Amino acid sequence: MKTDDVRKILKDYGLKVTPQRLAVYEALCVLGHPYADDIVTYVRQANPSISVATIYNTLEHFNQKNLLFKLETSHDKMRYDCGMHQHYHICDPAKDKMMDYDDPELNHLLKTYFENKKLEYVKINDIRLTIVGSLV
Amino acid sequence: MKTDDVRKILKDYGLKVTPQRLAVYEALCVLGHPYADDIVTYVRQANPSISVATIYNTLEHFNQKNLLFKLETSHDKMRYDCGMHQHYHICDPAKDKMMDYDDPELNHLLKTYFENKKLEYVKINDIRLTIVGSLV
DNA sequence: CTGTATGCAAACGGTTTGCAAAAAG
DNA sequence: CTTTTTGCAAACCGTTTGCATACAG
Repeated sequence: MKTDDVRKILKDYGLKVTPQRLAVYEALCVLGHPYADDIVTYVRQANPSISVATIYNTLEHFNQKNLLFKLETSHDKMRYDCGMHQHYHICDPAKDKMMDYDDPELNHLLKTYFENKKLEYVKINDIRLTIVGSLV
Repeated sequence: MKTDDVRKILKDYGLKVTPQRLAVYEALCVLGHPYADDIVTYVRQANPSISVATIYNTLEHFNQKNLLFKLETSHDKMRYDCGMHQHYHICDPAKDKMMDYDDPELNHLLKTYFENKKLEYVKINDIRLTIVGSLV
């Protein structure tokens, strides 16, 4: 992904463009579902002076503008995910690995299932599904 | 739930019975999907001297013996859930509420869906699904 | 120019740990 | 008796905050 493309994305989401933000966004794309400190490590290869605070700050901004999701994990560190289309996750707790799981058929299945179900006490915004298991 | 029942449950799961563990277990049943500090508060009504360390300790033991789940949240506090049958969750981030969602039909649907899917790169242990939305 | 973003270091808050004393089996 | 559990306080560690400086637009 070219820098100018990222520039455009940030602008489109109403964010000022800074070298730090470009770097964080690139890190998100390259790393997949990184923890904050993975991002710190990655970003500091190119820009050693970038501060932890700025990175959290940036992630928070991205999150608020819906440029990324925060992903819960079973321990107390967040993962950050910049793939914004509807998708699911596969996670392997033993390996501490997380990957995307795209499945349009499942999207459709769940959507229609819950439409028919007509749960009256909740207005559904999102269906999150995670396959927990062991990666080969 | 009577104390003797809880006693038996703890024993069945290979845990020594202590007043603290009885109290934590009761708190889990009463409170639903509490945060650790909800449990602390609840448990200290009856036993003010119980320590935070013991509670985390106990929860960790329960978790390791599969007497409860840790539930991820979108911020950095864990919820604890002692309902061990297959079930899902509905959560309302705005209200910071979480509730169980039982749906045997969905169990079956997902089970057969993924059996037919035959994902070759992962051995599935569990399917977690959370409905995110607004409770009425 | 103006307002937002950055970097630093210190604070925060939930969770964990080390250790001596107490209790379970 | 032996081994596990408890309580305390301090440590831990990911994340947040306050503030002065730097930068984007």
